[in-house]
Amino acid sequence: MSEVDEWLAELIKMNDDAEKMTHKQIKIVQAAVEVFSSKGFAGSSTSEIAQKAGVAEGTIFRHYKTKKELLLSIVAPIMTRLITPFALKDFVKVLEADYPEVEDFLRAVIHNRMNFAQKNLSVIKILLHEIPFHPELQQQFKEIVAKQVLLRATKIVKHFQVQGKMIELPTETAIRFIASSAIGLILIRLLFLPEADWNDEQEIEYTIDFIMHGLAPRG
Amino acid sequence: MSEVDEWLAELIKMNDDAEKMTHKQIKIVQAAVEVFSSKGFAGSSTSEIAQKAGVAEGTIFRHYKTKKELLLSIVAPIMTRLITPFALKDFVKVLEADYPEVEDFLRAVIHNRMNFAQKNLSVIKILLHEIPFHPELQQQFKEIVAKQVLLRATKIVKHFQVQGKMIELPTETAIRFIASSAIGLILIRLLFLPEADWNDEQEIEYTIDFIMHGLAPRG
Amino acid sequence: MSEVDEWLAELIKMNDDAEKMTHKQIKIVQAAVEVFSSKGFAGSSTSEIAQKAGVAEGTIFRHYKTKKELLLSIVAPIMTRLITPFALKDFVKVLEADYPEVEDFLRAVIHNRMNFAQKNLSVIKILLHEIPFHPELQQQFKEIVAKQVLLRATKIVKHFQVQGKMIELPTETAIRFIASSAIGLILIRLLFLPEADWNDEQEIEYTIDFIMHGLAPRG
Amino acid sequence: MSEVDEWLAELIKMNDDAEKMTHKQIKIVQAAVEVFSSKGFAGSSTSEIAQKAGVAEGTIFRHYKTKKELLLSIVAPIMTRLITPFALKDFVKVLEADYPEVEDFLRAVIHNRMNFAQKNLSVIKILLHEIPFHPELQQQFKEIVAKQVLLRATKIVKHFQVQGKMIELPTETAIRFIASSAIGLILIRLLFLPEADWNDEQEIEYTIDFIMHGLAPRG
DNA sequence: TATGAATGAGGTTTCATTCAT
DNA sequence: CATGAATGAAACCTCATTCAT
Repeated sequence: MSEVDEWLAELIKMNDDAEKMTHKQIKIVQAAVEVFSSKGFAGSSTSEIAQKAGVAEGTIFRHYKTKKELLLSIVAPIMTRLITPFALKDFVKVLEADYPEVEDFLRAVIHNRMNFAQKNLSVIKILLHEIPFHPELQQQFKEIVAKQVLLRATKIVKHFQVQGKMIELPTETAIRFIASSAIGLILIRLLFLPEADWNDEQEIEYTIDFIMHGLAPRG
Repeated sequence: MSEVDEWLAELIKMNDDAEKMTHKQIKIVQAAVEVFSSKGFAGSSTSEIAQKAGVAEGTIFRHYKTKKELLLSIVAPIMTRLITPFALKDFVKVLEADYPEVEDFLRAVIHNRMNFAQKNLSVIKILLHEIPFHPELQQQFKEIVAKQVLLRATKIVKHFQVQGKMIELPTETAIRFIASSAIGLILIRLLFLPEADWNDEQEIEYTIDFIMHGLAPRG
Repeated sequence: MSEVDEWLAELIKMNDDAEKMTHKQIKIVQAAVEVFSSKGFAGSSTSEIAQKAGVAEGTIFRHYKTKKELLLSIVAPIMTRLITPFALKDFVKVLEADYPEVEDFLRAVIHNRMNFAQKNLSVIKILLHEIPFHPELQQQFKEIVAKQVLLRATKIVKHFQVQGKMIELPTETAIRFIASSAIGLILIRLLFLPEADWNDEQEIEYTIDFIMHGLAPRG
Repeated sequence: MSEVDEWLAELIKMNDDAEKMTHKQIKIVQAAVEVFSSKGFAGSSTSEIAQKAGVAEGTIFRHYKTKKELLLSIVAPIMTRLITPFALKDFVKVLEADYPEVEDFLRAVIHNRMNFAQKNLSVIKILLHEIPFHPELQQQFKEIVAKQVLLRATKIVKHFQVQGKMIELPTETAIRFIASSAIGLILIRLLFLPEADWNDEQEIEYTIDFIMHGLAPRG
């Protein structure tokens, strides 16, 4: 598969700081992602995961107290990285006029997130499905979105509005338009029609153009 | 709950044509929707459904051979109605110039679908969650979208493009923009932030305006 | 099927004396025999019987208090007729020298029982399978065999032994030989190899000949 | 019980080659045979088996995927041993004139099979009852009987016929007589009248004598 | 650390039987 | 007499989790 297990490398690195992940543990996590993402968490059995990982069922529970802990150990870390860092550096750049134009900023963000989604597709699928059923995840999600994303996005939108480069809409509405268009592109591209042959660059440019005109100051 | 069980009335009417649904059967379907939509299909137990329906567990299986058949009996009918009829009458009206302007058409569609989604929220939730795990549903979904939606939407988009009222984008791309914006609105409004106090009319107008300018012929 | 439902005619006649069997009741009994004989009593469900009989499930229980009563109502009557009457008239004939030779008697009995078995095959199958699990049936079986069959058979065997036409073996042993040979023929013919093309007359003669020489007074 | 669990020893030995049977697994098989043979397969419940085995019900399904697999694991192996080996060594001996007389051969076979049946009584009961309901078993049975038994028996019968020691009957018919007489003895002795006090040696001799005279060349 | 047999609670499904219509 | 919806006990089976090795 072309999907690079970026999330796995990340996971290993993180745990590495604490205690090394054993070879078997890595196999378990890989198998779990495979099974969870194709059958859903509730529809998966630890025995199938164990089998696919080439590991005894007991071994799973040596590393994770419960099946749910296994899920969270996979899904929680990705959440931060899914939403947050879309602008760790970029964010600053915008305000510091490294991105003088809205579209340069959009281009950077969309490229970055599309890339990220591609590399973490199966874990993201799991996340999307499980969020509604796990209050912990919802909680975490809301906090991150609120504190990290909305806060920053608001600043950026207002920044451009003040410069007269964006229409004077309620900020949340403007963010909604940008997000729908960008996320819409990514979901259709990666989830719904991954088979179609896409000209990614082209579609991204169209999307940016659509957003730009949609949000251009009326005149 | 403020959600009106439109889907239930519809279900009863449909089955009525064949054989009357018993009172208990209706209770079962209601309970199933409640439980499925809050715990997911795989996470729900027939015993909980039975209990909530005030029915013996065996009764469920008199009416539905399997738990999955119960799911499909609920979810399959809504799918057609979710996607298809967004333009049964409207569609004709557009081409017959009852909607002389794009925005009139958009307004009608968005209102209609928002309304529909509101009245069928829990069943739609179930549908969204289960589609990835049930090939039958995927199949049905794809067929309906391809044959009913894309076909019609394409005609409409081209219709407006020919009239010079819409930018010359690839049709799929144009449809993607409209769909993302409209569906984005509906999902955020009903699923993600149902608590917030919304001025629906206002947001719909913003959204139409956004789409209109995003797709306006470039001058 | 070539199997004539002799047992059914008999059943109807018997019940007729008491209360008429309704049309539906007859269908139930027919269906029950079909299902019981192909899946065994415990492996059959009243719902399958009802369906095959074209009758509501409740109807079965209107006529038979329990599933087991349905079984017994079918199987008990046949038992008497399976074992007993092999010599009601013939028996007398033997002793009254209507059958001057052993072999004439054997020929009559084997023909008669083979015929009977053929006409009641499926009910006999049921009987054979269920006897071990139903003490009532065992009881009935033992009584009939002891009182009707052994008693008479003993008399006949001794009759021929006294005449010097049969070897002086313990009577039970002699009866065992006759029974094994005759029953062996019938079972193989009807149960194990019903497909093979048999020359029944020929095989019966062989069998009689085998018994006759096996039991001939040693000289 | 006086019945020695020869079949169990055999089962354990067989499975041992692959993977050791656990203590609990042995208890399960023992309990299953007990329950199956007294209530029939369909009439037995896994919960009763578990209870009698002193094991959790789930444990049964760790070792056998289904109740039926448990049945087959018990019954299939005995079938081969029930029918086949009645003449593995004896067969050769006959043709090599170690058994110069028919009766010596018969004596050996009957003794051997009676012994075998006695040691495997309950499993044989199960086998007899379940064969009609399980096509796999029928299939296996027919193959073994056809390839192993009939083939050899035919050779032996012809061998003696050529020597002028046996009447010129169709081979199948001759085999049928021998089989009915021998199997008749064994079934009555062990299944129908196990309580009676038998002089086994005596009855076997009678039986051999009966067969010998029944099949003696007519003269 | 890793195993996999064992558990028992709970899941889905079947089924004989009852009862209102 | 006949129906078939409803029942609830019990059937078969699954599964997360524990624990002795």
